[in-house]
Amino acid sequence: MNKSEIFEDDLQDLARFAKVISHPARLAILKFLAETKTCISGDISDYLPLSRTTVSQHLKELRSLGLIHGEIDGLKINYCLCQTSIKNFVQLFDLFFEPIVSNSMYCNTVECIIEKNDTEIVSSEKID
Amino acid sequence: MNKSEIFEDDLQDLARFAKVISHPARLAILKFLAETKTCISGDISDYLPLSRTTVSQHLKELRSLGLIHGEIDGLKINYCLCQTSIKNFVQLFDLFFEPIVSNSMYCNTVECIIEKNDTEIVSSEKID
DNA sequence: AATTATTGTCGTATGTTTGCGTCATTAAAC
DNA sequence: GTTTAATGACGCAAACATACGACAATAATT
Repeated sequence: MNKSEIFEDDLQDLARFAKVISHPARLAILKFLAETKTCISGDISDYLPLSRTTVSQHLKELRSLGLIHGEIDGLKINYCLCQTSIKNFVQLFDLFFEPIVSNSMYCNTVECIIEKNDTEIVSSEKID
Repeated sequence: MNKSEIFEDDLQDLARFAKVISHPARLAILKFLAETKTCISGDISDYLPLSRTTVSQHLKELRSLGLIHGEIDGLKINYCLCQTSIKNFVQLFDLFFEPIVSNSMYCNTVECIIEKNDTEIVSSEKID
């Protein structure tokens, strides 16, 4: 049923990255790791209102993409951001959206014309 | 069961954006719209190997975040990118990742040291 | 008026994600 | 050696995502 594989590799990679960062808890973990530089999983579950088990799973997903990694230090595991990997994915994101946001062409829908002229919305022909 | 609401608004917004772009089909639709400027949903389902129904649903999700919008033109609906909205979300993304990728500090894990020195991986202490 | 074309909605089946409690493993402390 | 602490793996239940066929609504064409 899953047709994800049939799309271009770049789209798949970006989609995978987006999926991993598509949960506020995982974003919060990345942010926390950016501040603390390194910490153990217990620090994260103390900081976030989530159980140890749940945090452990979120860490697993971040690890599976290579966004973070952990080094065993006795009983503890010190986690930290993998800057290289994050930079690569951010670049993938930028490469995808750069041509989209830098495109000065607008289509002819009422909303686009409104945005272009920065005036108020008056149309009732809008979908959603 | 869903604890997403308890996180900061910025994290929730970015997570919502990431979720919408976390499917290769939706990225492909954005890319296609960027190229065609405007098109109808049938053009997209002809272009992508997905049924009309599935494309219609993906369009609905893109619309629900405001990434695209459609204007009714008789029987047809012309879809186009909403540049303003996309730019806002891209900015949210950049604001989140800028402090992370520009951070020159590295933690003490073997991987980080390796990355810093750009040499080969030798450790067996790695997790995943 | 009947037909054709374009689209969204509904229902449904299957698969994935989220969140957590319980358990097993392993290292450290006593 | 026994206990304590930190963690991942397993299993489960509820919710959500994916994909599509069938149907309904509506505008255009004949």
